[in-house]
Amino acid sequence: MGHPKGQETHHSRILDALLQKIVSGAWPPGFQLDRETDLAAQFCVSRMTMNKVLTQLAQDGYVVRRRRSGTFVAKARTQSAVMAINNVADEVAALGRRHRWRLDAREVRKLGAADLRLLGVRRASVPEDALSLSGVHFADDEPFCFEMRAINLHVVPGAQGVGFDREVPGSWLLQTMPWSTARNSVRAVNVHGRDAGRLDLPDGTACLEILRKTEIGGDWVTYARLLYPGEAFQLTAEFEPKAAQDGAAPETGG
Amino acid sequence: MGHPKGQETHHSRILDALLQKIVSGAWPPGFQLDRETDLAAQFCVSRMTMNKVLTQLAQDGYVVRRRRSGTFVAKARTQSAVMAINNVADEVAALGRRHRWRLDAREVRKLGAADLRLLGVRRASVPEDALSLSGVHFADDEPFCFEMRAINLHVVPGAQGVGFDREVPGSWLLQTMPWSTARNSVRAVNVHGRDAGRLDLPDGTACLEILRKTEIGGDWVTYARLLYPGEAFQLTAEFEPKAAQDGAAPETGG
DNA sequence: TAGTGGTCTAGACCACTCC
DNA sequence: GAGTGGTCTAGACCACTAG
Repeated sequence: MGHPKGQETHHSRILDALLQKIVSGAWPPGFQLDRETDLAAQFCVSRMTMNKVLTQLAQDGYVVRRRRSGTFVAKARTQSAVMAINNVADEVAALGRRHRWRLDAREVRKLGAADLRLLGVRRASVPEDALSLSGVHFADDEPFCFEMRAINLHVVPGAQGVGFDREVPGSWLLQTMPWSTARNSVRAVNVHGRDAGRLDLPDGTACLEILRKTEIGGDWVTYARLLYPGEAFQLTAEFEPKAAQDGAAPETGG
Repeated sequence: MGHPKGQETHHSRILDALLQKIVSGAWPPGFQLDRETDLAAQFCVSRMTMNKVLTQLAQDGYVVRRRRSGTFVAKARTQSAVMAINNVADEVAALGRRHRWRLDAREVRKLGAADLRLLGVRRASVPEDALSLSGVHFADDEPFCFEMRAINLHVVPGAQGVGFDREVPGSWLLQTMPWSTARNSVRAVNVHGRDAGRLDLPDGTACLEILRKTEIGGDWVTYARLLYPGEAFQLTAEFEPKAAQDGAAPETGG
């Protein structure tokens, strides 16, 4: 409920007041708020200002608004986690440790079935010419993450001219392809053989495996497989209450 | 860039137009937009409408706005994942499988040091009277998740009257304590002994361990430890580009 | 100190939907 | 048909900050 900086505006004052009613339970899920014009009068502001507040509450999922019926405290809820993920270099830096990247392999080729399986690709997304990379990220000279990656050279032709022995692939791509979207999946795996050796771990150690597919404009940009020693790394996420977008029946009955 | 429903408003039309310039790279990071009044004139709308659009772009992290200097396409970026997490019962249902909950233990007691360590509690947050629960979630009669949980009876006294042999703790809490916030951390662990047995897994199997602390108004509501067989479960998250909140230096040179 | 964004207003018209 | 939210305007004053 805190507003980071800037002085009190009507907007923030009213937002806090309404939010307090909602999260405290004084206005339970399903509760009908007064109409926009009445609330505006109660708080001595114009309807535009009150509308801005209520619109924001609706966007944040705290209330549901329906023409002709009114504004209701949201009912169906879910937990929504916002997890900031930069890239491995930034993760290491954020831990206050020194990051180093060691490139182990770099070649241009078409992706084979084995590559696709490892990278978690399901449909054969037309195995284009790809730059295939693998290497290890170190934190204070300790293996922190094994990375294998394919970069679509049809989408990012510039990658062919980059050595990636100094440039970290993830950081380079983030700068080169702004506004790309990614889909990640996270699971736990027992590492064996070469994967274990790459991270200097005993056979069978639990690791977090992140499979990441990055897209832009419908084309895949890069597939990445990141392997973190389970004990040394953890994802954290802040969860905030959020109303479900659908199924939020605004019945007053509760 | 699509707007789910509702007809074209000036707002959405302009938002799409500006967003297209940004994500397409026509306006690269650091690019200075025209001033609010000029953009309003160019799009033939009032300054208020244009302000609303630019404010939203700024809130979404696509641009950075500074008084007296202007509006700039954001530079420093990070990937921000929005991960919707309900509770185990919903997760199982979402997979199209039948959920069953088996309560294994239920007792009221103060939390000991061992409990706190297991639940990932660092500071001794005043071990209040707690309802301690543990049990297993099944998906189609297959162990899906082992859960151990402590509920703060000072914050949720009503929990004492609930058996939790039929009620699933997570679902019950979500309904009972709306608008609580949670902090999750995810890591991979090798399960041994009792933990392995609870999930019917061989010793040493990699599992995802989620430690969840739920708070409301500064008090802890519940600590939970959720253990998922690594192979059978994966977290997925959609990532969208987002500008970093700080450090977004609006230099035009960049 | 001048120029930019930040906020607010009073009023208006429109779209949707429950009755 | 009537009442609710959705959107938009023209104008105004204020706050911040780069120059």
